Amino acid sequence: MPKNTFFNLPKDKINKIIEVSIDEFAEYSYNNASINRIVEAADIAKGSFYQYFEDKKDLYKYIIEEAEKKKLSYLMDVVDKQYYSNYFKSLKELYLAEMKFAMNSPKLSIIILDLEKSNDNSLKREILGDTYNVNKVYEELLLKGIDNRDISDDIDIKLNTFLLGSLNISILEYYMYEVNLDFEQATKYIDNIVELFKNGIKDKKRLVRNVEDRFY
Amino acid sequence: MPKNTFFNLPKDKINKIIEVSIDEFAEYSYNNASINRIVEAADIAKGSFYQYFEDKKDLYKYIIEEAEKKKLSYLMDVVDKQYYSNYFKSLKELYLAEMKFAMNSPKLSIIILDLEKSNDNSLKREILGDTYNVNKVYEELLLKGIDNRDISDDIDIKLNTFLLGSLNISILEYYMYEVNLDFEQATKYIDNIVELFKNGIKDKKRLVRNVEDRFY
Amino acid sequence: MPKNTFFNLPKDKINKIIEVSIDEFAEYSYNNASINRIVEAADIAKGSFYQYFEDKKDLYKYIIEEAEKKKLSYLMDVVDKQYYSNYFKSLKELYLAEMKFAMNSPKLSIIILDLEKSNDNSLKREILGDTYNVNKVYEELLLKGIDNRDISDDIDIKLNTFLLGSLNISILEYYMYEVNLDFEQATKYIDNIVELFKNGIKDKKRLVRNVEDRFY
Amino acid sequence: MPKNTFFNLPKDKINKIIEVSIDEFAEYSYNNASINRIVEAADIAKGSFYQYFEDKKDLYKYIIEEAEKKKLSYLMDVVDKQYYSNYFKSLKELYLAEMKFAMNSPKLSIIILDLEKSNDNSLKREILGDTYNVNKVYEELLLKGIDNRDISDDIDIKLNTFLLGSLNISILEYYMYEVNLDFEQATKYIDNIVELFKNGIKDKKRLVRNVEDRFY
DNA sequence: CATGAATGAGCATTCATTCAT
DNA sequence: CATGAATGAATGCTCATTCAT
Repeated sequence: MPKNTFFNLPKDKINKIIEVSIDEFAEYSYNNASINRIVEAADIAKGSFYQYFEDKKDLYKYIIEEAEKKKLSYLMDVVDKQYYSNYFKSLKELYLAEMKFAMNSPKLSIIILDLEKSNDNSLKREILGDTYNVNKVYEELLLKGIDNRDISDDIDIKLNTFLLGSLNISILEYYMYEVNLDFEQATKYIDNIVELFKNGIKDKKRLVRNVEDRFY
Repeated sequence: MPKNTFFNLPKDKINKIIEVSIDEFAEYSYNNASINRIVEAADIAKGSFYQYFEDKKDLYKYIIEEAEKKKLSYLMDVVDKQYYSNYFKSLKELYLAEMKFAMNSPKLSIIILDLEKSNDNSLKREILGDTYNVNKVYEELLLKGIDNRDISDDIDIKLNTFLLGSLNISILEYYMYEVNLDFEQATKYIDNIVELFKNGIKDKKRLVRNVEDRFY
Repeated sequence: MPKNTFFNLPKDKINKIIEVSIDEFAEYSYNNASINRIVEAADIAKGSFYQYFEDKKDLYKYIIEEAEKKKLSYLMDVVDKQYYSNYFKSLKELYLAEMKFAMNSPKLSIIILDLEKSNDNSLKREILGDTYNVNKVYEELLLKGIDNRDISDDIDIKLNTFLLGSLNISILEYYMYEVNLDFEQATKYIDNIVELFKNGIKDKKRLVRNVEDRFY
Repeated sequence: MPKNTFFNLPKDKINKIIEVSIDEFAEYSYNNASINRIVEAADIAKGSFYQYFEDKKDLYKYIIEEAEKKKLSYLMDVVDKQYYSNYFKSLKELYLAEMKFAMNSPKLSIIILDLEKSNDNSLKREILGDTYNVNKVYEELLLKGIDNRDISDDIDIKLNTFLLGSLNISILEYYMYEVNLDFEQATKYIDNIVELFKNGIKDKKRLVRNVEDRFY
């Protein structure tokens, strides 16, 4: 947690520091982010930084937490406001919420993605251990889906939660880096993915053609 | 490309340099890999390094290319040797081939994954732009599957290629970091994923319960 | 000297500052003691510190002086209360008094030892120049011992005073760092040392063996 | 150990670095010595320093080892060349040898003293653990003295070894800091101390005056 | 073609002290 | 008189790259 000295700063200064830090962590990852660049861009003395924050990790943790809070608020809007009727409908809405978050706060989204993709597991555990894990939301939804018999009960829950999370990340990355989707395209996009999850991509119109196919 | 001086070296030396570099890039990522450590471990002079390679990136590129070649050889074994009978069967075999690669060359696998997950897009473009992209294999298979009517022809090809690649990465990561699968478990694992791709996870045993569900 | 603002503080605060400073100077030496840590532990504002004390050295001086006063009080107890009968008896009692001080106020003892062992002579002169020197006690005793003909009058007074002080320090260090003496053992210890001072370690039982020995 | 890069340097450069380092460690202690100052004074690049030495401690260790070697050579001259006839004679010569060392290499002498007086026991163990301990020489001599019946056999060996070492340090310090002795004075000085060790300072001319004195 | 010394900017972090409020 | 933000030089150490021999 940042020290009180940080929170006691004038709002302008607080915001500038946060903004600059977000820029830095979004452009570089945790390891390669530079306190030197941050203090220079934020126009504060090097010593001041360490009066606001314990160390680099302290700042990073704070940024991650704020980002996760914001992201979670997008998801909770969906979870809270909605009457659950069907797993796939909810899933679609969650994905859309995430995409909205990524559209509105692309840098925060990148920072979170960065950490999630990181190989530094001790860092991940230290940072993400604290925050309420977003993955929980997906797991809970999956369980509800099974309860409701929307989803086949012979699936591997752990595996599917992992896949949902992975796809989630993939979707966001696809969105953020590879194409410049507008919201409409993104929606279509998500429809496709949820449809994949629901029914697969097997051509159901055609008949089984040969014996071998029965096994696949 | 490494300079000729590199390729003219005795094979022992070449191999040692490659081996040491693989170790370094697998343990640290591109940014944090240290030429200092590499030359020390490879027991070559600092100056020699820069007579073999243009710079750090040159070496990295070379390692990545060799890794991709090796990985591709695993995939091409499947593609070439096999009589195509069914998309999902082939997909499963590709995934298995990748997993074999990861089992036999875990460090190369990690290095490739690392780059694929990287946010440094200019780096990615520079490095991966050159190599024959592994993703092509998946795209070609997908097209064959549609031709063969194994797969519904109304899917978004680009999107699904991307998803296949993403899941591919996820699977490998799950395999490499999160659990200690043996080959048998891995196979079951892949079965699950391909089944997901094929039929989705919707509970097909139950009847439609309410009107709304018809839309999802 | 601390400023008046310091002495006007409520006693609780004064004591806390002193206590915290003693902890700091005992754990780190003067150079490595940190005002940052002190103000944090003492729960006072950084600025306040500099309203109580001129600077770091001012605080240090104060702590040293208080420590020396306390140590001196242990010695003066011996000197005052006691009827002088014999040099070696008094010496032993002084050493014991010092050890009592070290037992009761180990941190103060360490701080004093630290300064005495320091190489920063300008610091030593600046700090110890002011205080009434504990060594004086030993010197006065030595003179009394010569007057009383307990001690041979052909010894070098300055040298022996210095040696007494050095041994004094050594004893305390041996006591504080190297072994965990209880008081009884410490007493035996001191007996040995005083005996050394009194009669030396020459084997008096044996006869002179050869001519050369006469000269040593 | 310094790296080969260091020993391969031209002698001039090696000597300058050593000289500068000795100056630094003699003026400041290990903790407060500054690599920045050293590289500046030695006129080498910061990066070069770390190509010569592993780190600050590596340099320090090297300096200490060289200093101990030199000091030991003074002592071994005495031990080797001399026919042992009497403990106190040998002791005197050892003290004189140390003083010669201190006169010829005052800075090295200070550096060694500094470490010996340090409270950082883990540092001491790490650094001094390697070198042949000079104290051994004193202990061996003491044992020889007892064997030879020069010294009373009822003394506490461990304690006396410690005292000999302490006095040794004290003498050197006295010599180095407090007065400017010439060699002649120093010799007299040592005579006094050895005499103290031999016979103590009790006035042997006078008769026991009272009962109490019998016990002291 | 091999060598390895030289370089200086860069890193995160700590420090004692000042000063406006 | 209390406060605590501001300061910038200092710390030990690592880095990729250059270049003279």
